[in-house]
Amino acid sequence: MQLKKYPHQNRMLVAVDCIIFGFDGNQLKLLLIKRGFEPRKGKWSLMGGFVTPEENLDQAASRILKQLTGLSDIYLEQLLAFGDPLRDPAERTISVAYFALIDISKYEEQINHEYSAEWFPLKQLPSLIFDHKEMIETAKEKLRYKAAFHPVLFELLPEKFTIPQLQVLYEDVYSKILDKGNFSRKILSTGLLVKQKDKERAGSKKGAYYYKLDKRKYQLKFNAFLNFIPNPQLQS
Amino acid sequence: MQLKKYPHQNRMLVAVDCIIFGFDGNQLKLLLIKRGFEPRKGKWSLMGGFVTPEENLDQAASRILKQLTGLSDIYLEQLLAFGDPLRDPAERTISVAYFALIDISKYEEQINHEYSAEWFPLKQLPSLIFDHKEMIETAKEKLRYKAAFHPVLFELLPEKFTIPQLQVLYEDVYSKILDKGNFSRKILSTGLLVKQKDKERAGSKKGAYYYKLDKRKYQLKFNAFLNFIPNPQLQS
DNA sequence: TCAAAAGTGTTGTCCTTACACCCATGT
DNA sequence: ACATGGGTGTAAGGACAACACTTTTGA
Repeated sequence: MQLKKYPHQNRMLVAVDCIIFGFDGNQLKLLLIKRGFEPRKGKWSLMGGFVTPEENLDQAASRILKQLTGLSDIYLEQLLAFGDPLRDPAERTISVAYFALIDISKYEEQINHEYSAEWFPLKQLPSLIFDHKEMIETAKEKLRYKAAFHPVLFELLPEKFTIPQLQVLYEDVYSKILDKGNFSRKILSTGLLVKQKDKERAGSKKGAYYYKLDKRKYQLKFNAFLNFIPNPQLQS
Repeated sequence: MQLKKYPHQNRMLVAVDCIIFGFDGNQLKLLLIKRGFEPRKGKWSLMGGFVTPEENLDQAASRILKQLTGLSDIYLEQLLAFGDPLRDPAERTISVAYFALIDISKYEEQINHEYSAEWFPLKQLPSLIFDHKEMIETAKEKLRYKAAFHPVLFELLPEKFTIPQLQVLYEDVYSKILDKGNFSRKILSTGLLVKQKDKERAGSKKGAYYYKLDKRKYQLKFNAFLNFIPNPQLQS
């Protein structure tokens, strides 16, 4: 037992919960698991776990993601700490929520699906334990906010993708039809994409060229303001 | 002692630290205090305290602000949770950082200055305990980010203010000279301000009209995108 | 040859910047 | 009267939304 230098203070559990977004080519989805322990065992839940004494919060989030999906090197960003005294009915627990963006096809490649996880369309989520619904709402807002100015959504796509595929993603995130001409010009004008020699053939007769991210420029411009969405009317 | 439902997990201290911004008419400042207890007693520190069993995180931040400044109804927003295992050398402590914007003149009105707090210009901060310097850097970035699109900076001004005063504030926040004509038009075009009958006389011979915030429109448009800064080049 | 989706061209509108200019007033 | 900062006018340039048009190719 560690020596307590602040003897009159209360100690609490600290957890991390991950809101994991994926995109299947048509719509945004969330990865949820059936909770493996009491309370609320068997109910749907975000992926989460307690922070251990040796790790910081980012490390806890990566570890949990790795344990439950098999994936590492995932886009992860701290969302918000949730600390209602009664959020976990069993015991006072602070949860630091993270949101993660993953390439859904990489996840499918993993054989490691022992954790009865399942993808749910964002618009058809099951009921969830604790305040996980609220966390998801906050994450959706933050994703919309961030993606309106920064090229985060590429994290959801495979290495090679077409501009029409990207457009479908943006249209789903913002529930808004975009003009294909203007969209394509805007995306290309960022200089972030490198055109490939080959085309994708399934989606149309003409076929659409594949593109890859220019990794260097992506790093460089990640925090610049790129204005992907015309007149964004976001919640917060 | 509460019954422990998750018997094998570690409990930690959870604190809240507040980054309190103020504006004295010329420059942005931060309110810091001399820490009142060990470890690091007597060193400069952000205002902080431990989260109690009954309160949530927002409530903890408000309570601490009230205790140490005497002020309530302050703009407060959660910034980020900091959780390095060694950030407090005495014992593992997660700290949830908040940033606060206050009208510095309201603070000066308070007689309640028993806590040896002091305003420091942002560019001349003393050395600080733990990871407080990092918290402040993160808060500065977030303030710049937020204020480029949302009218938060009004929280730093008194009820009545002039447009040139507001411009000095924006110029200090972004370390950037703005065109007075364009600035004034842009601010007025938001419809957020109500012109007063009287003028401020100290700053110039002509005098500048006072304005007040239209509270209703301010609430309404707080989350809209208003583009206060031309070509924002922000860090993140 | 036709349909369907990819991709390019074009135009008018609005926004913004830069900067010149006018205004009010204390000294 | 003149210097000083407040405030308005304006013209050039750029960005962008809307939408017409061309291209490619499978059926």
